[in-house]
Amino acid sequence: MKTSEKNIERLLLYRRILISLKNGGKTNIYSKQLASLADCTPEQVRRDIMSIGYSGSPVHGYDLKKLINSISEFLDANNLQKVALVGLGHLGRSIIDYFQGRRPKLMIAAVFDRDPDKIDRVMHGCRCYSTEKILEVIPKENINVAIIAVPASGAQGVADLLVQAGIKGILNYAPVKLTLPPDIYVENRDMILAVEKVAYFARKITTEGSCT
Amino acid sequence: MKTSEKNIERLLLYRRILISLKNGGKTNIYSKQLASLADCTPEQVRRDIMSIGYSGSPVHGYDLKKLINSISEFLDANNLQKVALVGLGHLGRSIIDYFQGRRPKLMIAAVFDRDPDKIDRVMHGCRCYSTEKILEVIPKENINVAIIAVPASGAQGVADLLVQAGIKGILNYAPVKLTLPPDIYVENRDMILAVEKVAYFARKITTEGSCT
DNA sequence: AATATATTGTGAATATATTCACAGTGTTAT
DNA sequence: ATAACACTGTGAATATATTCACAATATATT
Ligand SMILES: NC(=O)c1ccc[n+]([C@@H]2O[C@H](COP(=O)([O-])OP(=O)(O)OC[C@H]3O[C@@H](n4cnc5c(N)ncnc54)[C@H](O)[C@@H]3O)[C@@H](O)[C@H]2O)c1
Ligand SMILES: NC(=O)c1ccc[n+]([C@@H]2O[C@H](COP(=O)([O-])OP(=O)(O)OC[C@H]3O[C@@H](n4cnc5c(N)ncnc54)[C@H](O)[C@@H]3O)[C@@H](O)[C@H]2O)c1
Repeated sequence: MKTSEKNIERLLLYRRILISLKNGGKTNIYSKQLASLADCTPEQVRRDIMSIGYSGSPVHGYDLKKLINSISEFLDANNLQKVALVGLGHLGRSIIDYFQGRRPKLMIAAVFDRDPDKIDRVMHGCRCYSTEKILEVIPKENINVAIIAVPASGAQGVADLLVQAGIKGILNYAPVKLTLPPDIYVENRDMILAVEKVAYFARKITTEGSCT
Repeated sequence: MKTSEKNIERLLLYRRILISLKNGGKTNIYSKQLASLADCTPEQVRRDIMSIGYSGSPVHGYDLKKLINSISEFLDANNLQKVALVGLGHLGRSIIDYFQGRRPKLMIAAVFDRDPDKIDRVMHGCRCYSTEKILEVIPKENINVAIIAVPASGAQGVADLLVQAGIKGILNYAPVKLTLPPDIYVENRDMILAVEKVAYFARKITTEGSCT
């Protein structure tokens, strides 16, 4: 089966839910239960799990530990995958605080900012470099993913540099549409658009009734 | 036509692109150009625009000003729509900084935190209340949208309170799946899942070639 | 005035995603 | 043993989203 973007998103969510259930002492789960926790249908859960080649038992459902392992095998890199963060403002700091150490196979390995006050500071074990070092550090550290957390005005320039340095995936928090080569994967996390979207649906619910 | 979540997302993006083009002095645009800026197809652009009841001319394409107005009429509230923010940490502060004043019809009207040091402080014209005031302030101010920017451990409790206070749409930045009544619209912006997703596709590109 | 051109708007075709429906399976209760 | 049960895995049906393909339109050109 071809795994689409949505499949991947759901698998990532399942894994998070499953890990937390496992930590709570649970050992197995049924598609129906997982579906209810992940806000989707049992059929979707079963198909998604099928798509990664794992299968459960009609009697015990899915073994939590094995399923988590299968999902991880499918989604994660074999070795540690390194991530760069650009922009060490409020958002950047929050990202480091909450991301670092949470996922065993992912690590923020370098931080960049252009503010001289921030350069050479060390946070959560990673040093902040000048953005001028992007072309040097990223290939050296073998980083292929980057998070952009600089103001909108600087984002395109930063993105161009990152691509030039060999980055293949970008998580962009700046509220601009980046223009990049088609072989770069970009995920936009535009806060303003997100609030607008929620506001739209909240309004529909308020004035009309139910919704998505 | 029925407007789906994706239609709304694209319309919001078009509007942002169109506003910035208009500020640059442009007066009209063709579906092809907008599609290329929004990373979609011209047919999608035309259908989306059709769906809100606007139409362009086969010769001049779409009039920027009129199109922006039509989209806004479709997407925005008639009056100011008020938003609450819960959690005034790094992320919360960044959200206020970058959101407030950006959209004419949306405004963060109240901020809540449980840290006594933050309560009663005023930022960008909005006062920080104790979370205990949620049930009082939200109905009084007629707020129907909320942004959650507290740590994962507190998010579900905060969400329950918000729903009780009458909130209909939640933008959740905490990395937990919230369990809420089905008539509440929830948009999750989980940073960890987002990085994992980008890392997955970046890896696919790196090892295989092209991608989504 | 006729022709060529570029674009919109949209029905129809296609592709993708989701849901339905049920056979196959091991377990438990009788 | 056998029947009843609750679940998985999955082909088929359905629903949704996207793309194709082209008539209709207004202008520019000759
Ligand atoms: N999508 C979201 O969820 C979300 C939430 C909050 C903020 N944001 C966005 O994230 C961005 C950063 O927000 P913030 O609150 O951290 O801002 P901030 O002003 O606190 O920090 C920005 C940082 O980027 C650095 N910087 C600026 N230009 C740079 C450049 N060209 N190269 C390298 N570094 C540069 C600055 O020195 C500063 O350290 C903004 O665009 C904001 O809109 C997004
Ligand atoms: N999705 C994203 O893009 C993204 C990015 C960064 C951080 N985050 C998440 O956002 C959350 C906040 O991050 P941060 O860096 O601002 O954290 P922070 O520790 O700087 O701030 C958290 C704030 O919430 C307040 N708080 C804690 N519990 C509360 C409660 N029960 N009720 C009300 N207020 C409470 C604290 O007093 C503090 O002011 C975390 O869950 C983090 O994982 C998400």
